[in-house]
Amino acid sequence: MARTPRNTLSADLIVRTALALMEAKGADAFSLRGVAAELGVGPMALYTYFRNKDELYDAVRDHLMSLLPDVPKDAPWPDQVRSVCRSLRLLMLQHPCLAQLLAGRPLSGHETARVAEGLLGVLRSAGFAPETAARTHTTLFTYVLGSTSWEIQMAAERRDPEAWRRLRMSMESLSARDFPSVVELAPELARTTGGDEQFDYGLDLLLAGLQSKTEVRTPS
Amino acid sequence: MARTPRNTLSADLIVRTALALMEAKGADAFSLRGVAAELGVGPMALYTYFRNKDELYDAVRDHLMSLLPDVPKDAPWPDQVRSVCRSLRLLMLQHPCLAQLLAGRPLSGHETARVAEGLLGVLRSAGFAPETAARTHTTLFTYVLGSTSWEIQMAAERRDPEAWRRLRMSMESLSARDFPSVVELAPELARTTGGDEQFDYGLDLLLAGLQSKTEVRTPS
DNA sequence: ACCTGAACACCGTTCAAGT
DNA sequence: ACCTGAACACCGTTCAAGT
Repeated sequence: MARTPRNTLSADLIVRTALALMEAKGADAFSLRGVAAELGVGPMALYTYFRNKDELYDAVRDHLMSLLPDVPKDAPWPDQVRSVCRSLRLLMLQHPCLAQLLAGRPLSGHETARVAEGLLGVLRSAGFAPETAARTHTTLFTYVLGSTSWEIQMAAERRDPEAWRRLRMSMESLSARDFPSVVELAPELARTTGGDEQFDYGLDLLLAGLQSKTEVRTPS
Repeated sequence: MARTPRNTLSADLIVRTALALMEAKGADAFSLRGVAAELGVGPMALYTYFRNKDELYDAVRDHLMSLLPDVPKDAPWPDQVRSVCRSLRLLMLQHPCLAQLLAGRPLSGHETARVAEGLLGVLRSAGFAPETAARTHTTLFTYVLGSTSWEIQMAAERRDPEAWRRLRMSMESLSARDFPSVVELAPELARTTGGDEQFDYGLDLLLAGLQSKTEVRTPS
């Protein structure tokens, strides 16, 4: 067996390989041993660059977050907020594993702070007080996280025929007596499991609430 | 070795044991073998009641959702909506594993449909059109899911001294040049990582947005 | 039907060792 | 420093078997 030459590995190469595996087989299927095998090295080779699996997770998340575009300048603040939220959602849809990476572990790493920086900057420029800006940022961020994670989960379910069949069966077995509204609105509900429209609906509710707040304080 | 007598197990007993283990050691640490060991049986004994680990997950989730209280009658609809959302959040806080159970796998099981039924019933009674009711329900549900999951995650981080130290270090190492708003608003941001106030702030934004929507259509 | 035990193909991680 | 190989203590699940 030819010994692997030195310095064939690097933190960046490992992160990119891990990301490729996660996108191919899902964040759950991903394993250190799988990444090592893909790179043609022993499992322990990775421990030179990452102390454990969680550190690799963090590095992958940080790498993905670096792909986020900057906040557009010279636009009304509600449009800027919409842009940041949509960018994050788009990135999560393009890299479904990001949802699990963000949900499973906390914010750490500089790239993750860029979302906060973008949103907070916009909100401060719009004249919101520090406390309001912070609360609004967290509200928006958790809304994007929750709604997009849900959308990704439902999309994954739809692709798995067995799981999809069980979900349909479960819905159809609900009695109209115990669940009148769910049964009556089943077609409408099915249309809300994802898509730009559903996302923008909730985002617009939040922005409308925010604007009604500002109008009270500074009546035109 | 005394052979385990028959019918010592039941689906309900297994679910309760699994739930106890998840709450004690976290949803990740939970394993089929661990549940079996706790019950004093071999790992294969569980397969009589559940086809695989995911089915047990679903059963635990459904069991937890059955603990949700009913929607209060005879209250203004915004209060009813608030009540449903707060009940779900409270249940998630009392049973942190529920966040992962809801995020990791889809809605299935009758008990899970109760949230939807409660919210949809309230919204329909308030006079919302079918499509609006469905979209609003999903928006509210995903907001509760996202914000409470985030809150739970941050609370777990705070309990782990090592992780908490790294998070503080990561925040403090942010340069005021690249992340001016994050650095400036750090104390305010820290206060938004959870708590009733933060949750109600976002919920009120959504409700305010919703009411501004209805006022346009039916001006008083 | 209900539970057992051995076995398979995996994990993350530690430890001691090579270069 | 960078990578290896063996080993430990786990997984979920299949299969054949007992009662």
